[in-house]
Amino acid sequence: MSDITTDFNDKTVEYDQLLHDFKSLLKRNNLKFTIQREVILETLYNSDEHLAPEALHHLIQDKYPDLNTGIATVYRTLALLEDSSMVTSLSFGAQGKKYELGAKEHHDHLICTKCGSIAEFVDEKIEERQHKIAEELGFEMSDHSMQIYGICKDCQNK
Amino acid sequence: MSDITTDFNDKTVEYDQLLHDFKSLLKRNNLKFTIQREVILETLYNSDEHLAPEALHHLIQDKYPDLNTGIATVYRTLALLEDSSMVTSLSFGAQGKKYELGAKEHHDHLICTKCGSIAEFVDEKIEERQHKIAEELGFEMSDHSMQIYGICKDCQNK
DNA sequence: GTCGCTGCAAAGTCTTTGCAGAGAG
DNA sequence: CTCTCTGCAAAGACTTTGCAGCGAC
Repeated sequence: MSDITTDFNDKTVEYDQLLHDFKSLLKRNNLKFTIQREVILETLYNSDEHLAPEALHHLIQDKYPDLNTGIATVYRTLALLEDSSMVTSLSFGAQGKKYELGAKEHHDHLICTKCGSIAEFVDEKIEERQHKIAEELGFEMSDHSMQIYGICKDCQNK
Repeated sequence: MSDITTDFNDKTVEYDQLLHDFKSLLKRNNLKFTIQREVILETLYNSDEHLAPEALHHLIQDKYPDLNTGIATVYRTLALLEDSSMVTSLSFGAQGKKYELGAKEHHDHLICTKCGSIAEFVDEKIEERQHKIAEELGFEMSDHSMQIYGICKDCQNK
């Protein structure tokens, strides 16, 4: 058996907890809790994909057409969430970034260069090693990310 | 002593070799060898930095003002070089990508979130592990990249 | 009520593309 | 000579910003 653990779509934090954290964050910074902000958080939570701002906006428009949420608000909220480390962004190949909730367990990425899909994995040995490297080089590490590029199983079979 | 090897500014390929490879590449694809393309390759080779297209363009304008190289040509040549895997690009945080010659020895990156500087390192254990992970998950790996984000030594001392 | 938030549209970045003349092979 | 390249400027893609009215607290 492999010691590589995969955590596809693992939800390690309950939504209520997440929402509570978000509200605290807002309160601490004298910001207001709005329905748009909640919907953005919820949509990120319910998505198992890494979302581009535009894709996130579309999901929200589809589900809550009456809110008529503007793309600018999506960008503004993502920036807010990223600044507060509640979401992390991934940018590669194409233009733009994709976002995911940081509350899910940390993981690295396998990116298919053919279909653009992103799978996730965790490897403890690599995690340990990264910390050791930063330490030895006198670098104060705050975060890290790793991507493996290639062709995913599905695309290999096509 | 640490087994982590750093390879700052290591040039593992001579320029003549690189130029030769570039010419072959062009010939194979019925493309033409132009002074602009040479200057772009040379400037990338002589730079120890990861260059954004605009920065590369400025370097070229400064060194060869008479060529009046257009930014569009820089973008076109970088795309060509990246497609042929002669350069790799790195995109993170801010907008845009930074490029470096792929001919240098493979390495991963330590990115300072304060000053934007990029340092490099190689760790064999991580390299091995990456191959193993891709293999076990049925992923046909073509490339990978790893970034550690944090505050570099210089910025810590400020 | 106050002050931050929102949608809209306009403005900014960064990158790509169309075109006519220049230049490599 | 032919066919690709190039610089320019215009167009595109993505993101940010200014503003006037709206809404959370």
